[in-house]
Amino acid sequence: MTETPMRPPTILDVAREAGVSKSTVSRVLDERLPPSNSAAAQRVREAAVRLGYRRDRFASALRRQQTRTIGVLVPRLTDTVMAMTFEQIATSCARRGQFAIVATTDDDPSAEADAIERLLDQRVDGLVLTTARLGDDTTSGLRERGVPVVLALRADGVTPSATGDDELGGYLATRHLLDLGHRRIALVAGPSYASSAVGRQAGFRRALLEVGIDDVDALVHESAFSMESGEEVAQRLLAGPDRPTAVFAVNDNTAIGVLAAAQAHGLAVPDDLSVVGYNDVPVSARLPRALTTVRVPFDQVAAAVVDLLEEIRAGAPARHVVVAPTLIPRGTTRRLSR
Amino acid sequence: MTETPMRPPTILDVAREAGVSKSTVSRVLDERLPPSNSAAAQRVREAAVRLGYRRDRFASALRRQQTRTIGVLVPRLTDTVMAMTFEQIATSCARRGQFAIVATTDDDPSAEADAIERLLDQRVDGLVLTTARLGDDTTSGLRERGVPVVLALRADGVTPSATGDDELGGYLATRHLLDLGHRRIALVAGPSYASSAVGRQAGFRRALLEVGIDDVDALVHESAFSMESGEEVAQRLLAGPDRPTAVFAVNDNTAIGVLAAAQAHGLAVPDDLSVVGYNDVPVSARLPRALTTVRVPFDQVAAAVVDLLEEIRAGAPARHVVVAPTLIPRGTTRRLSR
DNA sequence: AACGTTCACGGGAACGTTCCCATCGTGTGT
DNA sequence: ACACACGATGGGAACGTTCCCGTGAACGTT
Repeated sequence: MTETPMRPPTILDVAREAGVSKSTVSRVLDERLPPSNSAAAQRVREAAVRLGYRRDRFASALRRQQTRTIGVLVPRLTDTVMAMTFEQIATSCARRGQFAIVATTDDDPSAEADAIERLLDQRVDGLVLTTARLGDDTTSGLRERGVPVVLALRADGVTPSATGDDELGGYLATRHLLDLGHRRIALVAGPSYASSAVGRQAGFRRALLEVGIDDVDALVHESAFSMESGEEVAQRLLAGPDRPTAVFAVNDNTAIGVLAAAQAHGLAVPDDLSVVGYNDVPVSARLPRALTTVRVPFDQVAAAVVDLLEEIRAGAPARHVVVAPTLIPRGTTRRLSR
Repeated sequence: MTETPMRPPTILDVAREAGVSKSTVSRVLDERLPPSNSAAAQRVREAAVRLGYRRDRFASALRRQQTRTIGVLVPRLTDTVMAMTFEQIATSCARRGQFAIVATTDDDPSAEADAIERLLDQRVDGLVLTTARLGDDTTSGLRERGVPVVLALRADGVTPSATGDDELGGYLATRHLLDLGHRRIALVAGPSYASSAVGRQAGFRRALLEVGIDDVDALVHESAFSMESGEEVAQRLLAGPDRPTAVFAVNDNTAIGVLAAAQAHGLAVPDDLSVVGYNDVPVSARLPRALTTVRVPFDQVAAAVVDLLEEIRAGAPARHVVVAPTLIPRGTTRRLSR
């Protein structure tokens, strides 16, 4: 009946219960030390579970000067790619006894600066950025402040990073369309500040060059990463002369925008137009016409990111992890009928 | 050149700089006290900004026994509704000087228990659950442990909660279809353990009763919340005799599944079948045929949730906040042609 | 002028953990 | 049997903050 708030047990309670000193408890329960099997250690472990002891991570962080928490910066979580990436990072962290927290930037530089400060206020052990822009100095500023930083999904060539092989993915997507007989293939290219978009474009160009198409510039159309942008670019694209028979979009979002534009132009997909996306977000498989796309193993990216952060905190040199994507052929691509 | 790690300034540095004691600095910088304008307070504030002082929230939490952090539990962040809700909660928290952390359950009870423990390990001041199931005892267990809990998007009638008015939303959606002349309207109802689904069904039934349709049971088809489930249910629904001319789906995901099934049956939307979803997730407006749906003001839900948590921590009685949704008519509904 | 009240301030203990260091017991080699 | 090393253990300081409490100054009241 009495609402006893009853404080959670501390290390001292465990020490008393096990008949040892708090120092011994601390040592036995220190996950970084090799586990001891002495009689005292056994008793400590038993006492800890018996009392339901959990270490107070605030006291621990205060003393250790590390929080076992990493901060993840994403433009927005409503972007499924970002949600998947963060979920996987959180899972990787959990496996290693760490914790991941997230903040959003909404693609706004000042909101990004705010978000970074909020994460640093949480005294994170390191930062994962998915928002890196080529030619941006955010990461160098953080490095100067001594904050361990790793990039995910995008790279800048300097900061340690874990990315998909965008060049390969772009190549695979384009090759797929070429193999189906397409030759007039447009690229909805994404923004030039993102290394991912740049990489996919490089793969696109390599594939076209392989079949002897070298006048590629006219096929490349810069865009943002959003559905809106994909639709808008495709509107122009499909209206022009020499309408392409296939489109490779920088990601599934823009691909969905392209599909909307095709619909608006009365073009049937894939009969009149083939479309390939990128990332294989869950909705892509469930569209009225399932989207052909490129799958990126986000779990591997996430695992690498957490590893890298630990590495550089240990003083290791920058390393760039690149994981291979796979083409997932589905309903929006078809052999060119002539 | 020398990589000076240089510890961040502490309250003692500020005290020295301002020529006062650490106690005074602590008091001046305590955001809960009425701000003082004494000369000493001025000097402290200046010194704090001059040194770039930021309070160490771990030391602070250790002493105060509260972290100004709340934990949010969601099934998955790749569900855009959950991503939106969490983003809004995080924003509300930031406005109040708090911080929101998230963990996912993947709809698995044991993963849910894990996730709750992980959040509690972070010593959160309270928990927001979006995963409440009718007849589940997770919340009562937490209450007994003295953990402040608030429900978001779903209610259980007991725990404080902030939800959309699902009954009203269900009514609006159904009313819209009725006004367009539809009478054979199927409901892809969602799962019976979720109060949101139950509420929307209640609104559905009220609207139908208003026009004298009282044999409603045959129109109601239980489902999950996923696209897969929507497609599967609609497959059966559209194959049967007395095919409905309209479908109200419990959320946008299932509505997208319904669209896929309609496509598979060769039914044109909205010419042969009208479809209404729920939540207005971003993709809905961008589908080849933009989805008619019901918009929920997630920002208000999020703000209420943070308020409620503060209230009940202050000992206030449980309160249930309900915010009104709006119908967004778009391209997937049309007057019934006869 | 003496008194009580209010207020700003500072000293120091406390929050729960980690870690340095000293101590002690055990085993090893000679 | 003795010196020595080594591993396990405990005492206590430290991490940076908050908060209790004591002190003294300023002010108003009689």
